[in-house]
Amino acid sequence: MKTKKKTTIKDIANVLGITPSAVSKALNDHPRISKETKQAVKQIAENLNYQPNHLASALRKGKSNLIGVIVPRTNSHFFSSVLENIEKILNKEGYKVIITQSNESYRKECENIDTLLFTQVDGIIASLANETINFSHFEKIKTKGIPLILYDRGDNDINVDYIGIDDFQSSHLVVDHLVNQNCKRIAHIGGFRHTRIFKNRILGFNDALAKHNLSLDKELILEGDLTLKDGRKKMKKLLSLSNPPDAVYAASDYAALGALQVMQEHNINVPNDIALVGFSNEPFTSFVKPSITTVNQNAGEIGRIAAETLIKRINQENWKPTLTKNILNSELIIRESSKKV
Amino acid sequence: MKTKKKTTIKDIANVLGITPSAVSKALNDHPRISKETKQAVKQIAENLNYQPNHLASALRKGKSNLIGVIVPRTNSHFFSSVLENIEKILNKEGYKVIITQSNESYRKECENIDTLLFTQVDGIIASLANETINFSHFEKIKTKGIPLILYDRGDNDINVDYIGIDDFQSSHLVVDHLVNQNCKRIAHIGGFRHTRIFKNRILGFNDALAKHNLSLDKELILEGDLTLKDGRKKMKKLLSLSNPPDAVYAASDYAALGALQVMQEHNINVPNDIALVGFSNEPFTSFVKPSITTVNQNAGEIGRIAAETLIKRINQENWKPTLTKNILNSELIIRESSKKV
DNA sequence: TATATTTGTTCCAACGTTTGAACAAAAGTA
DNA sequence: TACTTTTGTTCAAACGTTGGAACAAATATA
Repeated sequence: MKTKKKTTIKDIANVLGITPSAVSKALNDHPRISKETKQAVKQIAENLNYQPNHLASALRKGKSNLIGVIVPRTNSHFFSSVLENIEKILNKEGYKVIITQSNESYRKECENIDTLLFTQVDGIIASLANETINFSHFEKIKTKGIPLILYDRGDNDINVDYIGIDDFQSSHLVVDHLVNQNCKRIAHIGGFRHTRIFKNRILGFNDALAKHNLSLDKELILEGDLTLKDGRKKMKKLLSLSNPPDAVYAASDYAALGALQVMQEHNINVPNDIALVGFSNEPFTSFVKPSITTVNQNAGEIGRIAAETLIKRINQENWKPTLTKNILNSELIIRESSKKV
Repeated sequence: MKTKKKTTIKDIANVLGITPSAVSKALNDHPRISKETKQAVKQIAENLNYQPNHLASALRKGKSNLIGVIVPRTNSHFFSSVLENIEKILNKEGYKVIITQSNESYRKECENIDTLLFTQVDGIIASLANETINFSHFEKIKTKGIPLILYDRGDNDINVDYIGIDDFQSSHLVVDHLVNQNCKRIAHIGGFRHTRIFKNRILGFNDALAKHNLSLDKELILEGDLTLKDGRKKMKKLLSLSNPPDAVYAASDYAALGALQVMQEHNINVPNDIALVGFSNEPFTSFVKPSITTVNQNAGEIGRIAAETLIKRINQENWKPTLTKNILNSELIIRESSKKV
């Protein structure tokens, strides 16, 4: 039975009759080590299948070259795309990315932070779980001096860099389009107001209505968790009103889908009777019938900027985290569900 | 400006006037340390916001308590569910889980392995990328003596524990059901044969046809990458046949959806003209019209067993990896797309 | 009272790597 | 020849934690 003993720098040193520190320097291309030694060391390292012990070097250097990402759910197209771009940029800079998911749970989010701090990551990029309304767990990261970047779901109170789209403005895009389609009574199936992005979508919605001189009817604005089920429930409520809406703007594609199902069950023509708009550009919005108009959040850019900002902060000596917002434009993707004929 | 210096075991020792090793033992509930000391140490640790340096303890103990998971794509409901269960079990056992995704790319998969080995994980749970047909990168894990478990997408040649469903048998479930619905000419939109699971679905399909005395028509079996686009392409091909099928069994839900779109564009009644079955029970299969019959893979069980097997292997001294398959039953979820009226 | 046992702690080396200081030898300069 | 500089290496300490050996004090047993 072969031994499982991993080869270390010391083994290489022994083979060549030099010291471990010479080997270390050779492997790290130290200028003072001769070409011959470097070559020999690399050769032996190769032969012995040497893999540096990251734990040891990270301990010594006080830097792990690991970046942690906290994602609410990985089964969302938006978050996977952000992730993909974060990885692309960070890998290029020599960082490895480890992902943890909160599953929208506050408790899980706290654990995620512990895992990442425990792993001694050099930086963290996170998006808040839906459940999260208290932010003290993020303070742990900040007091440790580890750079923290928030994306999509952030909060001013955390006072760090934030990258996301302009939710307020996005609601304007949606309302402008619906008004353009001759809709006069627009309802909003929104998220909980305690989440900053959903609050902004609601505020933007109200503002846009005012801009178009449409009256603001309280019973047309509903808050929920924006799941498919929630979308169904809210749509039923809207249909039961004495004066139902002629358009529905849902703050998530899943909620929009739920609403669509209910309308179809009631033989309501979408978009001619009621127009529908969702949010996030989940892939299914393009392949349901009718296809759903939605807001695209530019996931690629968000990921790229989050990663680049993090690298900047890591290299910035004595950076004191402050609220720095980086707001990107979103884009309305117009599909069948809102194009009246 | 406050200093960023992290508190160590030494700081606690200094405060209390005892040695670092006493502190270490107190924190680890060593039986020889007095109750008073333990309490005092924990109190000070709390006050100083002490977080153990995982790097140091992992280095010393030769165990990181970290488990790496490689997932082909996180934006699939099946993989997210597996992941969720892996995390649940492993967290309970005191392990932290870090996720890396291969995005179905062979190159990325190699990098993922490097990242995980670099992080000194105690074990790896992986599912192969679609692209992967050569497995030498997994040997690195094995020669290091790190336990490796494969799930869903595995290969006999890697010779480790494998957990997945019985793909051969699943095809029988599908065909039995379709035959039961009076289908006589069943087509299969399959995955590439080099991937074990897709090969087995094809073999099972053939075997089931034979069982029902249905002739095996080569032009009704197609191989592809099973994306929505691929499903569309393959369906068009099937419709162009002189004798088109009366049922389509797609080895992925996305391909099934593509096929459904094409059929609807051709005004074909699903299921009465052509019945349709997918694979994986992606959420959208339940909410498209008609809803799609599909095979549920029991993601929860797969995750649970993968995690439990890994823990077993980690604790097994001198375990020599061998091919050990754990095959679970799948379940056919019958929906509108295959229920003839 | 003498001896054995238990209890609570300190001591020290180790995990594998890195890094600045130290040093000897070789090469360059006066 | 004497001195400085350069080159290539070794030395030693450090990163933070752990755990066995050693040890002294307290307690139990004869």
